[in-house]
Amino acid sequence: MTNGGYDPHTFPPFAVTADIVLLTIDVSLSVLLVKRGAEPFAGSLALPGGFVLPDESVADTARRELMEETGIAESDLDGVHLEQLATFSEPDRDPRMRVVSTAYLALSPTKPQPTAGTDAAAAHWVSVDDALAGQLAFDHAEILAVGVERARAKLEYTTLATNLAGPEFTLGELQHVYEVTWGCGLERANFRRKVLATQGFVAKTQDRRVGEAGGAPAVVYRAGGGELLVPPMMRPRK
Amino acid sequence: MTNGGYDPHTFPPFAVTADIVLLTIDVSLSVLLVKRGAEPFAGSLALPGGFVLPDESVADTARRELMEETGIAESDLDGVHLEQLATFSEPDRDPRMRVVSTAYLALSPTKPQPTAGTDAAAAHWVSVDDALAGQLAFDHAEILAVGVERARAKLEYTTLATNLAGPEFTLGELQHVYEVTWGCGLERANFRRKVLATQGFVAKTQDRRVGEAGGAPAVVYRAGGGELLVPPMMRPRK
DNA sequence: CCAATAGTGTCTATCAGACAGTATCGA
DNA sequence: TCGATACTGTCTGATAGACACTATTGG
Repeated sequence: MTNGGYDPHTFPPFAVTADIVLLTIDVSLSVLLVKRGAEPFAGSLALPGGFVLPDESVADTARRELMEETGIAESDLDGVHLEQLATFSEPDRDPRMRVVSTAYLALSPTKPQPTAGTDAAAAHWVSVDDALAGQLAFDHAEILAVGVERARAKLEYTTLATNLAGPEFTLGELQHVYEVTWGCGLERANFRRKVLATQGFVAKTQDRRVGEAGGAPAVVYRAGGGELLVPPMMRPRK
Repeated sequence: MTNGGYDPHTFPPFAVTADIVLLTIDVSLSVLLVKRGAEPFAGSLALPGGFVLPDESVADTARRELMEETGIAESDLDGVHLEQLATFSEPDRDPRMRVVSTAYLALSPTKPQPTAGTDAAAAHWVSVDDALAGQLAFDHAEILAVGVERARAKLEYTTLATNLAGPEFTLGELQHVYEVTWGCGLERANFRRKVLATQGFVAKTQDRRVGEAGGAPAVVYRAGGGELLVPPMMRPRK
């Protein structure tokens, strides 16, 4: 690189945006999408996102868009995991101009309902399978695929599932997070053994809870403070 | 996000760069750094990198800079692993103007000598420990730390070490890659068993080779084509 | 011979997969 | 009572850690 490039008038102009893959657990793994109003891709579904402002880091933008487009209150934001995914920069990814987008992965234990009267009015929850099968705007299908794979991988070697299960959860609910995210069933007894044997994964509370479909009351747990799972929770192969 | 932001004259202007963490194995884990000639941080060491050109993706820029600043020939580039690390975007990370940098991790089996007469003339190999202890320009110490941790983590669950060991290597050399990257010793017999038992990790060749310090001739291996290591190679904890 | 490296074999503790069996709830 | 879920226990095969042993080179 030659240093002449540093003259503010000679570097090529870029717009920088943050796009958000916000996932939550439902009957299936679901993602928040917004319906686009303007061309290009008017009427298509897209990931929520927006421009990085002059005094923001991209992470700041991601947090701001998460609030603006989902109606998540700032006070609820600490329950939402947010991490950088990857940056997408193909020159033709936006037909209008040069836009570089840094994607963020957000994991919410609840399914915040988009509030009317805000940007979030155009937001809808869609199952990840449907979203990937349909036609997302720009390269958002690729971004979503990267986000989903990141989430699946991170359940293996981190305690992140506790974020998706909510502040309080039973072991059955925690297992449900794994099964929905990975799309496969797990052996109950072995899952329990692994979770309880791993230091810092979950912490018992005094409460018990009865599920919707009856059954014996289950002990309620909280996140145990730990971050890593060593050795990892093995995802069934094949 | 409001769509008025798409007017090319209203979005804030950003410069986008690619910075490269090029690592190789020596007596210790080493990184390629360049001495800066211009302010700010004139005379300081920095990661090689440069601006993204109008018709390039950031990955294109990373490949180009890798050639320009290290003298790696385009034909040797396929032996070099290159992957995106993360994007750094704090508003004040460059005192002159707003610069967003996407960092890339590159792993080279050899230690290409910077060639005179090119940008690479200012390039030097520095041990990672020394680089992190010293004062790198901008936020490059943070970027380097992220790159090193990524490399260490990826040796656990991918076959990436074969890239750092070179096109052909003995099991002793492959173990050396792990030990230098992780900064700890490994049991020889267990390491061999793990590597040889993992499908697609390494492939035997007909050659044998005698090391510098004597000893019995060792079988020479090549990369085995596989990418993932399941279950992973466990890094000793504590 | 010695130092150094390559390669093999084995014992043991740990852990994941599989599955049986008991306990406790709502209907 | 039945269906459903919570929880416990146990057997087995796979694997990692630790370590002993032999083999082959250069000096």
